[in-house]
Parts: sequence; C-alpha cells; structure tokens
Amino acid sequence: MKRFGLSKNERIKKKKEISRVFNTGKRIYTNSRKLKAIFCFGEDDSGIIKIVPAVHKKAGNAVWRNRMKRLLRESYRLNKEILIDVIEEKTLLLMISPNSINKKKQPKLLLSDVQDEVIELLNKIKNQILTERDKTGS
RNA sequence: GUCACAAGUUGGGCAGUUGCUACUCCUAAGUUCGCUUUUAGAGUAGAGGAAAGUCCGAACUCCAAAGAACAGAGUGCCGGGUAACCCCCGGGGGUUAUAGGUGUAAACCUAUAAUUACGGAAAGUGCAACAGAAAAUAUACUUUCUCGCCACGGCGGGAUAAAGGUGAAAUGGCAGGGUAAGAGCCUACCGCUUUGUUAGUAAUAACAGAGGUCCGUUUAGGAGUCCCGAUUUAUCGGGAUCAGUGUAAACCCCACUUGGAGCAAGGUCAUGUAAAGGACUCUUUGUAUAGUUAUAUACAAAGCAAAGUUGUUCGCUUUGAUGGUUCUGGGUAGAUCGCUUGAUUCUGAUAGUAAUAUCAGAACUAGAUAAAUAAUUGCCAUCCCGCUUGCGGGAUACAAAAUUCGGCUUACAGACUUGUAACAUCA
RNA sequence: CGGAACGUGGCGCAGUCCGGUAGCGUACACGACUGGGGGUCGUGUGGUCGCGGGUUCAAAUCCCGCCGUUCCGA
Repeated sequence: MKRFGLSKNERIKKKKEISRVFNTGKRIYTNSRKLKAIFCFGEDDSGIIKIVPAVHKKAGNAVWRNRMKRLLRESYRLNKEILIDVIEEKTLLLMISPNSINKKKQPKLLLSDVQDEVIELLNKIKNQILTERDKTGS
C-alpha cells in the first residue's frame, strides 16, 4: 500500500458493503457539525481501510457535490496514516459525508477547511477504536 | 474614441510535484500453459457550449411478423433543405410602431423596424358576464317625418333605421345627390365577393370585367341582369345577384403524419426465476385399429378456452397432459459485449440568395459504472480594492459526460470580430 | 435514464374539465352572552391564484416556456 495513494481496493465498491456501513456502523460528528463519518469493521480480515465519500443530493448542484467528494477523498488520502497502525489485520469500512454544510452556506470549498475537519474525524475514530479494544481486552 | 443594441467566435495560458481512470509497453509472482490475478514502473489520452432542462426528431435494440379499421395523439400560408422533425432557410400575407407623401377628415400609399401556432366561422353545435331598446332569428328606447282626433298638450295609425346613448363587438366606410324625413335608394372613391388575363414552381400580386335591381306577407317563390356548360340557335341546366359579429390555444370539419417500449433496450457467460408442496387445465364430428358392447388409442377437421399482439375490434401466432398456467415457498453475485470510426471533426474548392449539398486532402478526439478527469506551488493574463505608483490583498461566469447523433429552450463573467444608432473630437 | 402528479389568505383544501362573483374550514382582530375563563354567536382583516409570455373583449381556468415540491419504475 502506497503511503499517499488511493487505489481501487481502498474504496468501497459494492452495494452490500454500503448497506452494512449504513445499518451497523457508528456515527461520529465533528465539533462544528459540518462533517459526519460512519464506520464499522468488515467481515473478512485484509488489513485495508475502505472508504467512500457520500454527498446528499440536496446539498448542491452536480459541480458542488463533485468537488466536495474530491476534497474529502483528497483529505483522507493525505492523512490516512493516522488510522493505518490502529486497524491491525481487520478491514475498516468508512463513509464520510457532509452534514450541515451545503452550497448555500458555503459556495466556495477549499482544501484547507475540509482537511482540518477530516483530521479531527480520523483522530476521534482512532480514539474510539482504541478504547473499545481496551474494554474487550480487559 | 466612448457608450448602447444585434449577430458571430471564444469560454484563461505555461511549467513543476503528488494522486485517479483507460489503453499500450514492461517487471515479478501464480497457472489447468488458453491465460488469469497481483506488484513495481514508463509512455499517451482524459468534460461542455450549453455536457443542463428532457421539449421534439432520428439511429440502434426487443416485442413471431409489423397487418387493417376505428378511437386517441400530433402537425397546419407557400416553396426548398434534411436521415428525420413541433427544426432550419427563403418567399408571401396579417398585425404593430416610426418617418415621408396624398387627403377637410376618415383613411390610403411608400419606406424602415419589430412581430406573427398563419387551413376552415358560407357543414353543424356551443359560448358572448355587466351595461344596453336590441348580442346573432335581429330589433325599435330616445329621436326624425307624416296623417287623424281633441280639452293644444298629448293620444292613436303609418314611414324610417340616418343621429343619440351602452358595450370588447350594433349587420361595410366616407362624400355628394336624393327625400316629407331617411336609407346602397342612386353615384364617385375605398373595401368585400367572384370571373378572366398576366407574372410566379406555389402562397400570392397586378390589371381588366361583373355584382348593391324589381314584384311578393320583404318568407316561399317569380321576373330581370351577368357568368359557365350543353345543344335542336332559342331553348334547357347550373351558379352569382354586397357581406352570414367574434371565438376553432371551445367542440368540431378538412388535409397530412402516427404500432409499443426503451441501453435499467437487448445478447453471451455465471447463478437458486431452484428444490418441495397446493390448485386449475377441452368439446364435437369423421376415419382407421383393438374390442361382443361400453369404450380406448391414433390421425384429421371444426369449434372452444388460455396466453401474446401494451386503447378497442378484426386478423394473426402459440399452447391444450413426461407439458402449461398460477399460488405458497425460498434470495443471490455479478461479469462481459452493446461502448464509441461516426448522418464524425478540420481545411480548401465548387453549386446555391440561403439553409445545405458534392468533391478533394488530412485527423482519430473521454468511455467511467457507489461512477476517473483532482490537489497544490510558481510565473503571466483580465477585473476589483487599498495605498507606499509598483507593490500588497482578493476575485476569474454558467455549469460537469453516462448508448449515440440533429435541433429547440433555458443559464452565462470576461475577451475578440463585424454591423447599426447616438455623442465628442479632428480633417 | 424513463414516467406521473401538484403549486390558490398564516395553515389545510374547493373552484380549473365546460373562461366573466376568488370561496370553505381553521387561525387572527373586534363585539355580544358570562362575575372571569372556556365555549357559542355575530362582524371584520388577510390572496402578485408559483414565475414569464401568448390566444381572447375578458385567463386561477385555454396554449407555450421556465421555477419549485413530491411520488413511481431495476
């Protein structure tokens, strides 16, 4: 796995996995409530993190939604080493999507704004996974 | 030169780093030696003029074949273009505005510009609020004129449809003659209807001719005049003889077009539309064979039933017992082709007023599928703000492929080109 | 990608087919009944009929184009 890469294997492609994340995943919000994340562990163990960005249709037009998705993917790509050590041999399914943010509130999107929010999300997920592991271990 | 409008073109540029998708090459691992999967790497390519809205038209695919009639839907001046069109180009008519001319005026003519869903209202039906006497068969409120009567102001009979008022709209307009008063009652001009000639492929235009008559309860009908046709050449038949208001984006009539569904079409491979259980599932006639008969089997014909033909009917097709239809039951996984070389793009020439067509040369330009085309840095370009006047900061539209084309509609910062109008300056 | 419906006072809906007065319930304001509240009765306010064009004498209604909302189809 490349350090800053994001190949096909590292993305959620199947409908089954999407519905698994939606139904059984845990939801985490940023402090500003701009973004939210849903995550859960997959069935098989491969040591890979799979992500998918999801933008609601009401958030904006096609150009805005496309840019939002690309910025989310880019932010994750640059900061994914936060979670690599944590997952060990399991498969982590992760969905990132904007919550309260939309085109009317913020017509122009910048990478710096989105990246800070994503880093905050990833750290929260890391902490939660670590605490759960301690509980099960003890 | 500034600004406005219209039409057309364009839709920021160059370089570096990281990442994504497709293809080609290549590296290593695996292999049933067909290849497949994966890893590292190199090269090339990677959103639009509207990709949008999904409003029309096609290509392509399936419905056995794509048949008929009706219904429904659509189109609607004429000609051309096109694979096709509710599209485009050209022409004609109408409407509106401006300018000029004629005229007392109404109005007409000419030019320019804009606009136009523009077949039929004389096949029939419906509707026309309020106001007004009367709203589609016309009618007669106030007037106007006249005759008769008397208490001299009205009453009654008659003529008329010009004027008044209402309305969106009042049964051609205007002027003169005429009259008791009036009226196409008569005349000129305009309009309208119709016939012919000329021009034009045609819509249509120009010119020429005819048409407003009389009797009748102003109904039916008859006479006269004009036109067309036929012949026995003076008769017969047909038509016209001045509007019968508007509305067909009301029903409708006429002409033309139209089968339905759509790449989630559809093909191939894989797989659980499975396994299991329940229900329903022909009749008659003829012939042949077996049989004592009842009947059974096979074949043929006719009918019947079910399903399909995506509104109905006809017609057609399939099926009617190792099969079919339907219900219960039970749930998985998708891959690949279609998929980009095409009514293609660019350049030039020729034909045409133009849309467009033909010919020649060159080019290959996304093909994703929870869905790639991104992030960032530097320099430049354009605009805005600030002041240190050449620096700093900010901004650069509308909007992103999803089978593919041709149009339409809508959104759009800036730049460039051409044309028109106004203003300023110079000659 | 394909198909369908809706938009009318603050809210929920009629009226649109077949053109001419915009109406109903609720809410709001005022008054009456009551010692007061609730309730009932009466009166009143409040609508660019989603937006823009067209047809017509006249458009919420007919036609065309946009905008928004909702639903359906593997």
